[in-house]
Amino acid sequence: LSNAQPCDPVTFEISSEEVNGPLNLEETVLSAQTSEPEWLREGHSFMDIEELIGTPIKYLLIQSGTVDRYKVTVTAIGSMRGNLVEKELRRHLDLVLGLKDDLRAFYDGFSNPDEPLSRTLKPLRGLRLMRGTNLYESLICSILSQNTSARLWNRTARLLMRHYGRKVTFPDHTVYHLFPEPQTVARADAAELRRKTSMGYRAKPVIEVSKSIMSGELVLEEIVKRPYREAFEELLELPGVGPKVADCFLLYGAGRLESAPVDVWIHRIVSETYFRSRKVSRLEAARFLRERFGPWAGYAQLYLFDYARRSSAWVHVSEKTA
DNA sequence: TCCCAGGATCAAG
DNA sequence: CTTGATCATGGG
Repeated sequence: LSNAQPCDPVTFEISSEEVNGPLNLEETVLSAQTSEPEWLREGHSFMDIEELIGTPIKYLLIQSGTVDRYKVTVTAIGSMRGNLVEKELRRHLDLVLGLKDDLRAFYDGFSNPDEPLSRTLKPLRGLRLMRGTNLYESLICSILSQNTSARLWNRTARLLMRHYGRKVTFPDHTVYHLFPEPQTVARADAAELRRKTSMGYRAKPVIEVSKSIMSGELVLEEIVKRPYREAFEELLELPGVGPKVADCFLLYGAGRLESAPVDVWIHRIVSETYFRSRKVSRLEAARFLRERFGPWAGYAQLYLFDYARRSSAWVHVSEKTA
């Protein structure tokens, strides 16, 4: 029918009519709230690599229009038939960008002015919660994120990929590294792993978790099938996994929207905003978010966190709503 | 030099 | 069931 080769770039569009509500791609990607390494910028687009049915695909996204009427142009390259790439990539993007999430229901549910969260809804309209697609990768990255900055754990994750992940070369001759397999990390030398990735004391739990996955003792796919509380408790048994990392994995890695990771920022925001600056424990803050926002706890956390960090206006807001 | 960053862990109180 | 010290590492 055509002379198109499997290696030729494939381009298609996702329009707002196919998505469940508004989308702000830039805000979503730059929120950096993920359990997998943040997407890279390439020109005005965002770029990521993903293995789709076993084949590495490199894709670029750019949004045009408004957060309500828009189209997202997707360009993909990799060794896969064009129509198959499109089909797989659409499915993939639906998941990782949360395009099925009913944002309008979320907004309607918490737009009451008495609800402090309501103030974040308009400025962050279209912000969606990104999901990972690889449970192992999500767990390792969540462990890496403990007691460090988002920027640093992303750097560490990229180094882990570069030194331990499979190297892939795309038809456009660009070279990237995938996230490593559990076997590779399990066999790594701890000292060398630390030296090459700067992951510090996190190397030990990273290797231990990788080993128990390799041995079959730990099956993440089974854990995420359980009810929230059960899955949470089981994750706490893993080395390097505490309440925050467990929630991070469940929310961003497994897409469990009822979980709400409480880091230093959310801890601060929840205490100031919902407890009149009374210092509450982290567990108390997490429980509060789950009880108040129910199935939208993860989204509430996302909006509070992003608004506070990126607008740097939260002090003002919390004073007005205190 | 000290403090902090998407905390976890262990020993004490 | 809470609190405090310790754990690597790089940035401010």
